[in-house]
Amino acid sequence: MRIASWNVNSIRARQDRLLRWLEKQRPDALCLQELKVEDEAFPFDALREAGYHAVAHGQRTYNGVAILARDPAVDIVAGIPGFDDEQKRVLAATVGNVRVIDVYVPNGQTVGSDKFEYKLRWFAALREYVTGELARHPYVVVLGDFNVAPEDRDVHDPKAWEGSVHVSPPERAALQALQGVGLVDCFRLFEQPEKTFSWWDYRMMAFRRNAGLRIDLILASAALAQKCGGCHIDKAPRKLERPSDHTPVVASFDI
DNA sequence: ATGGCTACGATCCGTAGA
Repeated sequence: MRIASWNVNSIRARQDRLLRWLEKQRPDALCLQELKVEDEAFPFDALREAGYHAVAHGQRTYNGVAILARDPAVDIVAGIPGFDDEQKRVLAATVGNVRVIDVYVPNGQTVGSDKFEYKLRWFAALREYVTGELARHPYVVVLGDFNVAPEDRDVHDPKAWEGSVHVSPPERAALQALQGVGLVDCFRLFEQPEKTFSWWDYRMMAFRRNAGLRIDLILASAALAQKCGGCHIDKAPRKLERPSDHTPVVASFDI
């Protein structure tokens, strides 16, 4: 089973790119973030024609997440149960025998801002939620745009980024705490090329300079991580016209 | 130089992303 994540930065702006990528890669499941569209305008029909059932949890202008799967996903839960949040950032569903939790972690804007505090509160709520899900399901994957680069090797210029949002100690501690409940970063189970990133700023020719961050992650429960046969970042879509600033991450599991 | 792109919803600029 192959499971992927992609922050598409508007599904309306990226619909053709998305359909082409699905046609070429044919993952069993794909988690999307930053749909920026209400569910009424989500392209369910076009995706169905492409062979994917979709579950969406969308919102106008900002946020929005969806899970696409070749076989219909079941037991759908939107948001973090018990955590009051107007922003649509989390969607869970079971695909085959895997509990899939699609997340779009808050950006945080600047260290110490209200949005930063919200990001940390949000991480704590996600950790509680995931703890419960791990107790219920042996195969759990938490994947999406985490808006945190786990280590300095996930940052093109750690000196320039030191202390900034996405790399600051409190954010990395929050991500560590989440992983501490029993999640493994699939990407780091394997040898990877140096300076592999998943996001590049649109400005300053950042992609051409490979001035990026690895902030899109696929985190698997211990039992699922044992079945992971590979994980890679697919840079191809970032090279095309009018790309998302993020590019897909794909993991394969021998299940 | 805190800029630089991109998408969106509201216009012809402001907000947000990362």
